[in-house]
Amino acid sequence: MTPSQNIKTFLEAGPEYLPSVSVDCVIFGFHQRQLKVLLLEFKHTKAFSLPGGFVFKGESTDEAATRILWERTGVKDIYLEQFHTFGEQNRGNWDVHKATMSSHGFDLETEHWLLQRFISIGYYALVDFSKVKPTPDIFSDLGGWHDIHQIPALILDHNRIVEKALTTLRLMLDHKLVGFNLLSETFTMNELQSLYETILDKKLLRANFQRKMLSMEILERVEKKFSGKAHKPPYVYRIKKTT
Amino acid sequence: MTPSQNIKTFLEAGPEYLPSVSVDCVIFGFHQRQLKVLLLEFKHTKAFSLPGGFVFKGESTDEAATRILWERTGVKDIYLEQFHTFGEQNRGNWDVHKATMSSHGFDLETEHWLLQRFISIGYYALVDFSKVKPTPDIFSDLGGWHDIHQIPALILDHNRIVEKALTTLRLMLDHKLVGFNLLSETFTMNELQSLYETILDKKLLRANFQRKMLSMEILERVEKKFSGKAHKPPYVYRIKKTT
DNA sequence: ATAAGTTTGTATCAAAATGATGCAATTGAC
DNA sequence: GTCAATTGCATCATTTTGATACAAACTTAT
Repeated sequence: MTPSQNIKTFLEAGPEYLPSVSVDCVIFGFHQRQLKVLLLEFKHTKAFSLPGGFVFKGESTDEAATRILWERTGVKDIYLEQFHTFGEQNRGNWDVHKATMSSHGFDLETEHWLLQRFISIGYYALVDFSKVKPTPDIFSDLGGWHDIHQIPALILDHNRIVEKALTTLRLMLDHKLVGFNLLSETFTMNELQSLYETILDKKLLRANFQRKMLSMEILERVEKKFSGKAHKPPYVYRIKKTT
Repeated sequence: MTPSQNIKTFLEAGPEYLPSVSVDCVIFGFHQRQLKVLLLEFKHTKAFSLPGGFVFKGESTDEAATRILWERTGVKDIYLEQFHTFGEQNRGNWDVHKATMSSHGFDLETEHWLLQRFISIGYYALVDFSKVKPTPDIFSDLGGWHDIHQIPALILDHNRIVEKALTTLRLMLDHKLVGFNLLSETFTMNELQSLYETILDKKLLRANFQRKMLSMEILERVEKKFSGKAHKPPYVYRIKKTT
């Protein structure tokens, strides 16, 4: 299908979606000691947005979020959690969508379903950076990772959504073992610590961090890693399977 | 207006609501050392439900929750917080609403807006038990408090919603000073402790609880209360105004 | 009036968790 | 081998939390 046909199909799918309800995903990744968020970019308007979508009448909102995540990243079986629903009356304007559609030759009337008021259910996802292939959607032309400290201006209230997702992630990190989802299957204590430091945005004492993590007895040593570096090689860990 | 006229007006208001979106409130109160939840009862079907409602196109979901809370309890300026959105595809059946409407002489066709799929945004409220006058709504005939340990079977997925609200409340209590909203303006340390014990469902050591609360430096002693009881009278406290 | 029975406010000590520092062990570069 | 770097862990100090004890303040019974 050509892009325009894709868009036509999408626009005609309006009636298959649950009205008024949308889903936006804040997809976190961790790479080179930076916490990243996956954003989509609209070529024509140079605007950025969170990957999002609508809920089919025949699926739950959780299923919709999972689907959208899969469409955008190509991964399934991912840590995904709802964190807040954004229901302001005026969450921002839809000019960007209008312009994007227009650039493809579709001029939407004001009453078009796509331009109505939507509430947005926010989900955050924690993914293994290395496993993700960012994929643009119908609206956007580019998908890419952005350092959490350098998020550009986003459409609608998406900046606020990212903020709230980050706050929630920080809270979660304290009393749920959630961070591991951002690392690959095996990792060193150093990698785990720098993940925590990045998310919490503060330095931690190495010895004490190690003591705390090991005392939880959820880590399993895999092997010594011969890093090729000029120092003692670190142990490599993996999460214990809770069978 | 007669009840039937009320219902007619309500049914005709369908187009003024945001489609697919509803709000349900878990209203917590504290009385006689019990944590209570406000439930509505349907006379004809003897079913119970959470107080809930729909979102006007011209209001935010937060405003809708505040309004519903006010309609049901007669109180404003209340601690109210969104905790989860329930978006299962089939959250349960609407037989109770159908039967209720039918008993008032309104037989709804399957396509009626009231019988469509709704997602529900859950809010929990913490109210001063003594200030609330439970008020039934269009569907229900009775509003009343129920001990959290004796919640009857509720319509749709409302039992799950209550569960989730309680879980969230317990989490919140640990790292946000939220419990005070359930007490009257002044209270004794004993009352505060039994509130915590009830919500967390475990005994706390009196001396340590007192030490912890006082160390936060958010309580202000008001006066000695001459309780008339045969023992040393307790201090009465109030939350410090953070001016 | 005094003694008895309660509950409150707080002190005190023990135990556990956390913060801070030091040091031996292991590796590659030279 | 020596050096620099980093890891793993021990050890000590400090803080927080858990548990117990006891004097103070009040009413009721005698």
